[in-house]
Amino acid sequence: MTTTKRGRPRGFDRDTALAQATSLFWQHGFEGTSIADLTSAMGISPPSLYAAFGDKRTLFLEVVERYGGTFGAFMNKALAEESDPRTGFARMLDEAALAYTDPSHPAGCLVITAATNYSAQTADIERDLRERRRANVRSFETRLEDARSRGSLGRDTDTRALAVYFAVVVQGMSQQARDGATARELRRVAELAMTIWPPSDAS
Amino acid sequence: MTTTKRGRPRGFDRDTALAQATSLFWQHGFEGTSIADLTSAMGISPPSLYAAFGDKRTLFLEVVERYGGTFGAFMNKALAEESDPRTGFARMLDEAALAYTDPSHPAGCLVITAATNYSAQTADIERDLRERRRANVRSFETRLEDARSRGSLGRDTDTRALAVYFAVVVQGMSQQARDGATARELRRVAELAMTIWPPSDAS
DNA sequence: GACTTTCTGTAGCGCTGGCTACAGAAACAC
DNA sequence: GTGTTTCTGTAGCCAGCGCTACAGAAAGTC
Repeated sequence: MTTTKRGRPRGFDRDTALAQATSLFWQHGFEGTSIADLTSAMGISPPSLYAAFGDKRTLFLEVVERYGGTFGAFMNKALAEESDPRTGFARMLDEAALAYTDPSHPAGCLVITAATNYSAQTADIERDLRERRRANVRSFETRLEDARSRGSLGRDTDTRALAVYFAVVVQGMSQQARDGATARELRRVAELAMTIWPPSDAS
Repeated sequence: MTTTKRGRPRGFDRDTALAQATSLFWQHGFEGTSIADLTSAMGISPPSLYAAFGDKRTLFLEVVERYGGTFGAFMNKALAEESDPRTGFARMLDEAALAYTDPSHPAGCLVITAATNYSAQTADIERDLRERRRANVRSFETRLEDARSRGSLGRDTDTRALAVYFAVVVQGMSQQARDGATARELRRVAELAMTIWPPSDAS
């Protein structure tokens, strides 16, 4: 009882079209990318885009969601997979240095850069991305608090300040990558940034 | 022989209009700010704006120039005024924490945020700001090399990596300030960030 | 006063933005 | 085949963009 899909089939691959949209939004941001830019890159016409993805906002949100599951997944992965928190944060920064300068896609992080210049009409898009960044800082803090409770960080460690510090380093690395910093430079920065790690509470 | 100015005098103050333009571009970026936004905030009509400032690009460049001489001047000032380089960079980061969260103007740094989302038409604006940021990194590096040659930094110090690190911290602090980080949090981050300072070459 | 110069708002230019009405094309069901 | 469903491109809507032609207003010059 397999119900075959009716009607004329789609003439393009939805996933590759989504990937092309990701690339454009990543490079130029939400407002800097027009529907004409998108349809041109996808090789389709506006009605096909709207039928497949809804409007520009919905498409963008789907792009962000996809990004979080692929390119942006390395952060939480590094923190979750490493049992030692110091090793986890070190790995996260080092992988960020590589990811943000990977020549196979635009530089930096989409969530950080795609909606920094927002007009009144796109304030909601900006708010969405900012909320994602704030959630990231909170997940840093949670990981650090967990480390403190397990004794691998001193009992009086300012986990909030540490979490904001790591967010600062990650976001700054994204910016520097967009400004042309090399993978080599950013890996050195990642290494340097880790030397602030406080000594464990040995008392 | 004082030649008085002929014609109808300007009905608004050019400097305060420039300040209002600065505020808008600072908040929403170059593309996120329209001529209508500007004329509305200034309380004038388009022809007055164009007569006084040229086109939108020229106005923006004048805003950036003014910004560099006022809000953005604290960085080079801190590095130049402090004879000890460590004290200079520490002061720069601490003052950045305060400046970027000052409630009397938009959060973060205009040069860092005003043109991150650029379309093809505004690529030259983006290039201008990026060049300013790169010049900043170079001035960090120059200051660090100077410190090394004077012996206050070890002879094998990687001044390039240090310079990029400080740029990362400054740009990351700007982003975090825009995301809602407080002055208190960022000052702790500034303090934390300085603990990477390498020991001086005592050999 | 008449004349010149400069600033002023109204109104609107050309263009591009996001988005869609419409009719044709290509698949399935029967 | 006919009918139904879904995707397709053309062509164009309307709103907003940066920018300006124009005529009137307000100052100095003589």
